[in-house]
Amino acid sequence: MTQPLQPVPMAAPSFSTTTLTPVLIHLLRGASDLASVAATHAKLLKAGVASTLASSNHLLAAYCRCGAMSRARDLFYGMQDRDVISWTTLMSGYTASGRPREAVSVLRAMEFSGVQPNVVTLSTAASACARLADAGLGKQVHARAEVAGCARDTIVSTALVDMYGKAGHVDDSRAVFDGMAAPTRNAVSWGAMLAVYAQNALGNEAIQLFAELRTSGSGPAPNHFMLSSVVSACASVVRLSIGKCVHGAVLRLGHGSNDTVIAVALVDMYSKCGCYEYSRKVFDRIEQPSVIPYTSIIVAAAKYGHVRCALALLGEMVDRGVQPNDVTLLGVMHACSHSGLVDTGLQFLHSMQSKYGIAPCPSHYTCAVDMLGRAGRLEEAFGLAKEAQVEGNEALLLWNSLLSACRTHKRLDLATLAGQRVSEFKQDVAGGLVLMSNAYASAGQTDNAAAVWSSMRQRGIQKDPGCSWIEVKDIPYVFYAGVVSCAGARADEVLMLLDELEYKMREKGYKGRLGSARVFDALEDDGDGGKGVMVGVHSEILALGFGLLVVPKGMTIRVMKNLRMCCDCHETFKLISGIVEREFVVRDLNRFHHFKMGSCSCNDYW
DNA sequence: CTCAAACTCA
Repeated sequence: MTQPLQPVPMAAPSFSTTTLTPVLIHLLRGASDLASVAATHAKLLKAGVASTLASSNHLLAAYCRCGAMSRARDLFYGMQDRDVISWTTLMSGYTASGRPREAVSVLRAMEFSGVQPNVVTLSTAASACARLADAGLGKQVHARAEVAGCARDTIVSTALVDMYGKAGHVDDSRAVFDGMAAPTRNAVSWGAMLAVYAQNALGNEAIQLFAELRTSGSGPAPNHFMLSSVVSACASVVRLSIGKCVHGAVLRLGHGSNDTVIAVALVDMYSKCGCYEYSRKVFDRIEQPSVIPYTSIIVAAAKYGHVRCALALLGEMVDRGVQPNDVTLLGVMHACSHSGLVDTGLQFLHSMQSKYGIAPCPSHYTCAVDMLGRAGRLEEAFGLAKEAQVEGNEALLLWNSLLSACRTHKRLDLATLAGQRVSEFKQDVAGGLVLMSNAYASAGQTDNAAAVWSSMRQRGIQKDPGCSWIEVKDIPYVFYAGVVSCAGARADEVLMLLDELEYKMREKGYKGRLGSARVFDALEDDGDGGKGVMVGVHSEILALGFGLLVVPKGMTIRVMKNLRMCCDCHETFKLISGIVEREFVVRDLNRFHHFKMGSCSCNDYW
């Protein structure tokens, strides 16, 4: 056996007190690995030179850069003097290695030792609180910044904006942002504020703020951070027309190619807005897609029921040497689930560990249980649900989907069991109870169904009202079940059109009613409707009627809904698409339906 | 030539 070639050892630098710092910096500069930092450290000790505060700080920073926090800590506590840079370096090291709790302790110890924080200390501290999502601690840092007179500093303010946002205190973020003088706000500050809105599901506020920046004339040019936040804001509030405008801005500003982050945001935006084709076009322009672009397009394909496509994309990425992660596989499983490929989906669950080295998470089990449940394989679903170690919010989701499956497949025996598990959760009682009463109603036990319903009313439990919306020329119109007034002056026309359509549908054998109130229908739908006893026309039908009036012929009508579509409405949309010869896309709670010539892309499985 | 802020996938 031959020894591998050893690099020629470099001559050990000779240390002297006068040249110490330049030599040290030279050695530490490129050193991001612990071994070389430790070697330099050892040489220093061996040379026996007296370390200065600055040299120790350099060494400390080097240990922090390679994440060797215990070494950094030992060095720090062995130092004779510590200045604000020493303290801040240690804090920043802890924050960067994902230990914000320790960073905050360092801040406390620093205060105790009487060293005054500077702007760098305070921005680091704010960022530690951001990671902790702790607005209480963050507010203390904010107060210290005020006392130190640096709360208006650009970087400190920006870190505070981010911190409040991560803790969910959006108004405080905005207050800090507004407190900054206009010239102090740079591109990062704007980006941080936009991201706060985008991350807190306040897409419209993000869009509004971006518009303010664009119309103000002053202020920084939009960069890729701002643009990706605004695109994802458009996605979260499903504003296709504005999303397209921002896409235009992205292209004009030269971020169209070679910016994968924006491209991924666009893929996601188009898929959430009902335009899978556009998602695909944006994806196809990404060179050498990594796991994240692949995941986003697989998730998009899954939402539209394009299971073959999702599987092909998975194969393609593996062939190209791109490793799928847990989210990718969840996306693939969702695709199987939405198309009823239950056994393929289960294979992924059982082989992901051995084939891809990824351990199944609660979300994978939840998806599999949901998949089995909707296919009517309820015993298997229950078995898997009990076997999976799922807790908290995921467990609620899991048992809720089982409950819903029991109702669909009229398995009252199991429904009671699942209903019990759901009721163990304090939150979202309403959803579970609605499902429970629906299960009774499906099994023909209207008395029990009504009992659950009336107990809900007595206890004052309200559920989310079902609503649907449609965007026309930039403006979203929101419809609630039985309430046509959103159509404004055209409300009567909508009702007339629906009557006419109902007549034509009857000629094709439709037996139901579109418009008039139906008693106890609320027990059979997915929770649409207000009072529980009198339910009028469902919200998506109203949105469709309005869309047929105002969206130019030839254009796809896109309706968004906050709950799952019911079977009745699904049939209705299919029939109407054939009658009026137009295409509709409906975004459900968890997927898209593309109606065309009397049928739906989901093949009636969802 | 040591310490600081913003982004994408279910």
